[in-house]
This record gives sequence, structure tokens and C-alpha cells, in this order.
Amino acid sequence: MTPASDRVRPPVALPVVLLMGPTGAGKTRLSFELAANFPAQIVSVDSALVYRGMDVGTAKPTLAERARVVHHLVDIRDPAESYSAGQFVRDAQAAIQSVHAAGQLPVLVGGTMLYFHSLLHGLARLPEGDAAIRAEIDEQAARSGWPALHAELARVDPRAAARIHPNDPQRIQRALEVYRSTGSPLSSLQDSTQEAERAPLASYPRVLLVADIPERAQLHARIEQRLDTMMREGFVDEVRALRARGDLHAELPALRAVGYRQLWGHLEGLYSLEEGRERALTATRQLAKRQMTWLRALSRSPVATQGGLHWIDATRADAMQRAVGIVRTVAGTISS
RNA sequence: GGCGUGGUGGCAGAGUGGUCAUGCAGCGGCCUGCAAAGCCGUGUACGCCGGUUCGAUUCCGACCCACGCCU
Repeated sequence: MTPASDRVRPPVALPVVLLMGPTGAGKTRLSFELAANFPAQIVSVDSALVYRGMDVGTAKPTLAERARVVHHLVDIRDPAESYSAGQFVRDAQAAIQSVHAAGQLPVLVGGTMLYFHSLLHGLARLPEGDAAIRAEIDEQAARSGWPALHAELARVDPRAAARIHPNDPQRIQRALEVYRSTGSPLSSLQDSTQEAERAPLASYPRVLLVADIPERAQLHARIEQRLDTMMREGFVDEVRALRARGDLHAELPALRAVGYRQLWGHLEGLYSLEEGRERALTATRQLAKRQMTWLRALSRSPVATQGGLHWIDATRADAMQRAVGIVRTVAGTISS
């Protein structure tokens, strides 16, 4: 497949752009601006955009917009299915390669910070989640309580138990799941396989952009406006339609997404629509806050210095030009 | 005007003569296959003035405010 001429000299390392930021900061707008200025395709880094039929509440780019700019990793799962950081890393790598193969610039856009983190730091070689083992652990927890499971973890994997809080069922479960399915403690698997797994993005020149709304109050205001827009555009009907399928339930990862969970609760009759809206708003603010915590931690970490992490004040009139300028510094190797 | 009830941190809501409610929100943080998830941490609040007391948010009095009833 590879032309002979390409084999004689090392291939030019093609760049990637990462655009992250809290929900409501204007990442999508910026991403389209970049796509208008460079031969680019978008790779979504978003755990909710993967789900089909979840459009309004995820602020998913429209079909028309996606006809204009190629989007990867959008609408690739049914809400009944689950997705994971590991699957994302594989899918994202494949998407990046295909964009490069087309001679274009991959722009990774989204707000799922664990996914960005996994791309930037690599993931240890661990087994995928196992529904049967999880069900077994849940059942055990229902009987004896999570503290007992944390104690069990302390016996088989003391190091994991030491860093996982006894009140953190999700992580206790994961650590136990890994131990049960492999027979090895999670912490030693992480040690022994971490180095082997190269950070997926390590070989690409890259630029990290953060769409930022510096004033928290302003970010909150934008979040509220955006939620009200979603409500006007039929967010409730969208959730109602998902419920009407009959095979979905509130514990599925897709339905635990911000807004969907709260509106689902309202439709279940647990509280008024007004309260559902209020709860959705709160959940969204809290999400944005957690994203900011990731972002601040990232900007203090070594990866921020390799290739640079640029905070762009999305409220400034020149935000677009600044982003384009920064991307231009790395996009030279892409032929347009 | 009289009588009654009540005024507790941004909100809700317990309580006590002497380090402590609690929940929610907010804020900070953690984060290795559910992550728009899960979890951790974080507040000298007791309407005002005076009195009693070794010590008052808690007891007493006046005042202010709110609500209700009465005239």
C-alpha cells in the first residue's frame, strides 16, 4: 500500500489539534471556525455525543453542520449500549489516522476530560468492563455493603484500596472487577503495563486549546441560556421519546447524562418540570466545575508544556482569530 | 391598638445554658475502560438592644420585622 517513495524517508509527523473546555464555553463554534480556515475534520471527544437520538440535550452539531465538516465519533452507539475510555482511545486513534490519510487536520473537540486524559497519558493495558462481574459485585454490595467490598479489596489489592475511598463504589467495583477477571491486582497491572502503552498522541506535534469563560458567573449564565434554548427546542420531548422506547432505564450510562437524568426523573413523576429544569441546571454547573478542575490540573502538568496549552477567552471578540493563529503555527505540514 | 406564633449560615431545616446538627446550593480537589459518571474536602449562622449568669443562639425584658386572629 505505502508508495516506495514514502518508505525511504521517515513520514512527516502530522499534527493534531485538541480543543477542550467546559460545557457552554463555545467549543463547537470555535471548531467550525477552525474547520473553515483549515482542511480539517473533527473528532468528537464527548461521551454523550456518541449516542444516537440524544441530540438536543447534548447540543450535538446538526446533520447540516456535519454535512459541511466531517465529524467522527458522533452517533456511534445506541443509548442502550455503553461506551468507554478504552474504546474511545482506539476509535480516536483510528479516526486521527483516517483524517491524516485524507491529508487533513484532525481537530479533537469535546469536554470529556477523561478521554482527553487517556489520549494524552495513555491507558494501562486492562480488561474492558464486564457486565456479569459487575452485576455479581453489585449483588454482593446489596447484601454486605460497600465497606465489606472495600475490605475485600484491601486484602487482594492493598495499594488500590489505600487510594480508593471506602465510599467510592464505582472505583471499588472496578478494582475488584479487574482482580476477578485477571487474577492480578489492578495496581500491579497498572505498574507493569503503563510504560508499555505509549501515550496515543505522543508522536504527533500538537496544540492544546482551552475555550475559557474566565468569569464563573458568566459561564453559569451561558449554561442557563443554553439549557433554556434546549428546552424550547424540545429537550423534554427528546427524553420522552427515549422513555417511550421502553427498553431504556435511568441507570444506563447514556441516560445518566446531564439533563437527561433530571428530565427523566420529572417524566417519571418524581418532581415538576420546573424542578427538573432546576436540577438539570445544577448538574450542568457541577459538570462545568469538574471540567475546570481537570483543565487546571492539565495546565499544571508536563503535557501542557509539550506543544503548549493555550487558554482562549471565548468572550473576547478576537477569540476566533487567536485560535486560528495558534493552529496555524502547527498546521504547516498539512497541505491545503 | 390588643393577643398569639415565629425570626438560625445563600436556601431548607433541627437543636442546646458551656468544642458538633444535617441536607441542598456554592467553592476547592480527586480521577487509568460507566466519566455529562463516581467520590472527597469546605461555613465562629443564630433579628436588634439590654439584663440574669462564671458563660448565652438557648433564660428574662424592651424594641424591630413577618404571619395569623381580634378590636
